[in-house]
Amino acid sequence: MRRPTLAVVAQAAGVSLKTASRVLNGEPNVASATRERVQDAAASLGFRRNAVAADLARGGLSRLVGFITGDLANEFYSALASGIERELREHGLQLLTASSDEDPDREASLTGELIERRVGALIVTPAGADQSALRSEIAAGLPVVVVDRPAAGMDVDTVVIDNRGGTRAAVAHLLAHGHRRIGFVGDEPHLWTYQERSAEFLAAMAEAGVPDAQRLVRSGAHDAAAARGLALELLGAPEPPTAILAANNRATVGTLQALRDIPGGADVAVVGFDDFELADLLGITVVAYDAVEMGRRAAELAVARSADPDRTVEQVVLPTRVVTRGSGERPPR
Amino acid sequence: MRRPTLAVVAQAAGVSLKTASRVLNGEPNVASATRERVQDAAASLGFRRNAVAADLARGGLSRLVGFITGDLANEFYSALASGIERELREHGLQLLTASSDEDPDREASLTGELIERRVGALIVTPAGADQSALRSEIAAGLPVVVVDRPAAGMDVDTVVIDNRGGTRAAVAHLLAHGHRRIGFVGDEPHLWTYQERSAEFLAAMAEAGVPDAQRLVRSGAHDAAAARGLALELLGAPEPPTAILAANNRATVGTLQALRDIPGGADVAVVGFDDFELADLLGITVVAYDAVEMGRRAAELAVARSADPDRTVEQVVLPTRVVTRGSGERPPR
DNA sequence: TCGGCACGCGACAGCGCTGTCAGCCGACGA
DNA sequence: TCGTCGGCTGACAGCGCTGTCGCGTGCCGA
Repeated sequence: MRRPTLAVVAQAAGVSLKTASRVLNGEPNVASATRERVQDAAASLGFRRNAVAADLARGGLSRLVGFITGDLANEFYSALASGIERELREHGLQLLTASSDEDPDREASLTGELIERRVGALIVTPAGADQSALRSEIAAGLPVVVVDRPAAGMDVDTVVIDNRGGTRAAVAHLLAHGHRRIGFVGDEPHLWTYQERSAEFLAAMAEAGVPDAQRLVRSGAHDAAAARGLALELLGAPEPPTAILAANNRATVGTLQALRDIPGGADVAVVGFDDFELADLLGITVVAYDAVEMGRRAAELAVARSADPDRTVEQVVLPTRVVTRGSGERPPR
Repeated sequence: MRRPTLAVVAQAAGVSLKTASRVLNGEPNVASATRERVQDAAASLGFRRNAVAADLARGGLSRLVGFITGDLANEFYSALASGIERELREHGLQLLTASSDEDPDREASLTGELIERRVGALIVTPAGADQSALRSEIAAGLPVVVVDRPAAGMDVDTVVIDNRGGTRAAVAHLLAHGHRRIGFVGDEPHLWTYQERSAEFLAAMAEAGVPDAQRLVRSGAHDAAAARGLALELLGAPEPPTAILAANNRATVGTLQALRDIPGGADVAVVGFDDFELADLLGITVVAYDAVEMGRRAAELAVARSADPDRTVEQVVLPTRVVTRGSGERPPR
């Protein structure tokens, strides 16, 4: 069945197309009798306005905001998405999501597709180092916000967390509990968050006078299984770490699996970066922050820039905090 | 900056608008020299086709598929979403998500918005009992698929899991390990999944000859905190259960929190409905199924129905299986 | 009484694209 | 030589809606 168009509604109500349009858009200067006739006609015909055509006629941009995420199934990204969606809803906007699987090529092609769909703004967690595709879109006037990681060498609205501060706090926490040999299980080296966290880890260790902390750093923990392997590697070495800083939620899970599987694993202290739902139940001390809020802020920036393309670029840094739950307070042995 | 239109590209390439359109759509019957000129012009102007206008010109539906979910931040829904997205991508379609927060009113208004956006199909996890809004859309020819719960009294493509079979298996598992007093911590009573699972729980208990199992059933565990309260209630009663069947992932978490907090809690057997990432680490026996696959199948059905509106309605039931990890094998004491 | 003004309404021209149809040209078989 | 056919191209109408502009009516104050 074909959907009735505005023209049909107008005819049924005996008014011009334009008047019907006015009524359906709640514009003023329509007699209330007319208004009612049109509304009745629309209701009885089951009319639905065509937002696509309306956006086109209004001259371009849709009321859609695109969000390109690394992996929707990851707790962190879905928290982001829900924060974004909630904020957009306040402004009558809708979320169009797409997963890049952390693949820069896919990210670029998705960017293209969303732009062709004429999204009003774009929120991205940049996977690749090269954001040149984005750059030209920004130049073309598209409001873009990057979340979780900055876009290399680009002057763009950004929302990140205080990775260095969080890392430093985590290391300080473990040092305060007497640890010196602290292992670091990190994500893919090309990710900015990994770089920040590992660099600060090394800096903090150096300041604490721990020699050769580099040998305690492992990278590549993109999923729990990989993280488990890395943790096992660290723990199997001579002079194994007495504590581990797991640099993201996947790494934490993998590290815990490794500790479960080796003798004495329960004695190793653990601090995880990223809070997760069951950390409480598992008694895991973590560096926490508010991912939903992060999404909300990003959406807020996107909306603000749409409204005023010339506003100054904002760089939001969200705080982190150490949440102690037991695993990070175990003494070295 | 304004984006160049096809007309501008055509002019720059010295061809008609239509020829430029042909080139950009990869249609045949264009001389390769012409094709090249157009492509060069498009590239140098930074042209992006306007998918909105294209969809409109083609007569209506967009290449967007809407997904109305209960709560994006819930692991289960994001698994669904990622399955849907993956499948849609294969068909060159995009996902438009929206959260209803399990609120029937919001669900209805979101449905409306997505339809106005002229989505090509709609995938819904119905929150309310009343799906009449959907009904009229289906009548209007919109392909609709419901996931996780059937739409009451509607003949529509559906993907659900074998709730009854899973529940029965869980109960059988606990009975086999010697339990008789098995508690049931369930979701909101108005949810279909709750009704299925609790009904089958009672049936299985009755068949096993357990008297008055109704007293062991609690509902309202929409989040972990509520679930915790319900579990505490069950465990505080005279003749408390020696095992608990937690009817969804939130309920499982809450139950585990409750067990952690009471003396002897570690002796109570637990089986959870819904697998979750850390169930392995926590050693929780669960009734598992493939949520990503569920999403994939739903998307598949949506695509199939778009292609052929007259195909017979399909009701997919996905299997569940009990994954034993320790918590469900503890004997009663 | 009359100018002015606010209100209610409709005609019309697009928004950026695609489908249809018709025209032109060179090539090829008869 | 002519008819025909296939490859290539463009003119034009229209998808469903909104912005602009202009017209007629009734009411106000002067």
